[in-house]
Amino acid sequence: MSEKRAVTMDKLIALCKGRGFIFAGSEIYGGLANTWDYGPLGVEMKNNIKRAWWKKFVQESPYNTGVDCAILMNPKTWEASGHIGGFSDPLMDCKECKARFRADQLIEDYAARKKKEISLAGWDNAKMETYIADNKIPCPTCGKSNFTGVRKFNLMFKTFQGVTEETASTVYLRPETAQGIFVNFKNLMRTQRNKLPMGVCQVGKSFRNEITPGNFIFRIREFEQMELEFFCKPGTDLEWFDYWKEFCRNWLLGLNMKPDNLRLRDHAKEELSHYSKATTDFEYFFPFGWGELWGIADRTDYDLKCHQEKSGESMEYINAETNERFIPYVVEPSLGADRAFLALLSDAYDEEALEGGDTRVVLRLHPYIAPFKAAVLPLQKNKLGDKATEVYNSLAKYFPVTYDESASIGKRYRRQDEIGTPFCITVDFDTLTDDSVTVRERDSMKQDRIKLSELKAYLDEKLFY
RNA sequence: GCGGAAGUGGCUCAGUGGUAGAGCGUCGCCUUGCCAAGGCGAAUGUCGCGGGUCCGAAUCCCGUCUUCCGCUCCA
Repeated sequence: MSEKRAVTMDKLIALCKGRGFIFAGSEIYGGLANTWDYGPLGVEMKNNIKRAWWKKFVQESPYNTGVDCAILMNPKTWEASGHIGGFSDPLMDCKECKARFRADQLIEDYAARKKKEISLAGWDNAKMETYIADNKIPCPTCGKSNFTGVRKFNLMFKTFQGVTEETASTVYLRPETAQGIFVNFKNLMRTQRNKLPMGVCQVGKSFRNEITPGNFIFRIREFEQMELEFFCKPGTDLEWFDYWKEFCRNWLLGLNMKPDNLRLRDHAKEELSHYSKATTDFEYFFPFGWGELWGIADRTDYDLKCHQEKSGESMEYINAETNERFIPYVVEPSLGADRAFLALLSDAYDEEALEGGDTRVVLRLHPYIAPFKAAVLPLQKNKLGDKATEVYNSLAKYFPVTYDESASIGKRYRRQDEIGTPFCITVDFDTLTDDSVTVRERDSMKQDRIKLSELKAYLDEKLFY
């Protein structure tokens, strides 16, 4: 990880824009900050990542099933989950030096320095403002004590349901996919025949009005999550916590992520979010530095309990054999699809020095997530185009394939290297007589002569995940 | 929101008062035929937007918009 990597954010963004992975949002109108559109290659790759996740977490898992819940939910959901109360930061700016702080943080730090016991639970803005003013809590940056009032910055996007913009019709775009699963807990238990442990997976968009977005698609306000809520018996939660930690790690390594670019970090008590008893972050070494990729949290029975209280519906699980009753604990590995995309793309980016001073840009993507699995290239356009089209058509039925007949063969190889296509299939004059093609492998640049009748099977084996 | 930088063809930029250029890329033809060869040709810009100064503005002035980089965010 300390070795110098060829990849930088600038290079990645340029590649993404230039080759059709990701475009800046609303570009013709001057853009809209921190919005990004996935292009033809990007959507393939992102879908592949989501599919790879679904395959391991749902399809191959004996415990897990999937759902796809609504983005708009009854606002009571967010009252119950604590997002309306707790998911906003009370911010204040220092009028002297313009630095910005969280009011609660200022007070807690101050209290800690003065060795005072203080609990901010239930404090409103006015109370915090008064406390800060009364105690002349200084600005950590400039030392003066001259702050603006507290402004609550709720991280949820608000919108209106129906045509009238009345308070009664206010709804929120979900800030996490998890709640869709919690509110369906009873439905899920019933239809999945009441067995614990049980995991429920969901892939979908979430929205957070982040104060400081940035770093390309690392922190965006509209993002896609891949979450698992794993329900288990209280007391077994830590075992499962470890189980999923290992499972997640293996998933990433299975997609060829370099182990050195990945590290685990346990949260200290103070930084735990309002719902969590324990959290471990998977951090990836992005081109801009270490950043969170995957958060695994022990949410305990917090969510189900809150929904039980708010809705009046029992969230208890009843073990039919033993008649035991309890509210399950939840272990939640939550992964950002866009972050996974960025991590895997960064990880795959490579520049290879060739003889003659040339460099070859190669995306060493795992074949499963590569946008195209193969490129069909006729060595000569006029006489081999038809045969190559045949080959293309025969493969396109099974997986995404691309076709390129312009410029020299070497140039076409490099185009494919740059977008991570694992295999190039060259149709040459011999193909017309021996029904074989040359298959060139991206990473090794090795070539195999393969019979057309065996081509699909040959590729399938290598594309397997 | 605050501070700083920048906006000229798809990309990187040149052009500092006389009416827009290069390289790369893209496309076509020829050539080549297994790792970015070469030749010929072509397309693409009301120079972010609005106003002002001037005979004349990409260039000077004012305004505005947008983007990028930094400031406790956690997928």
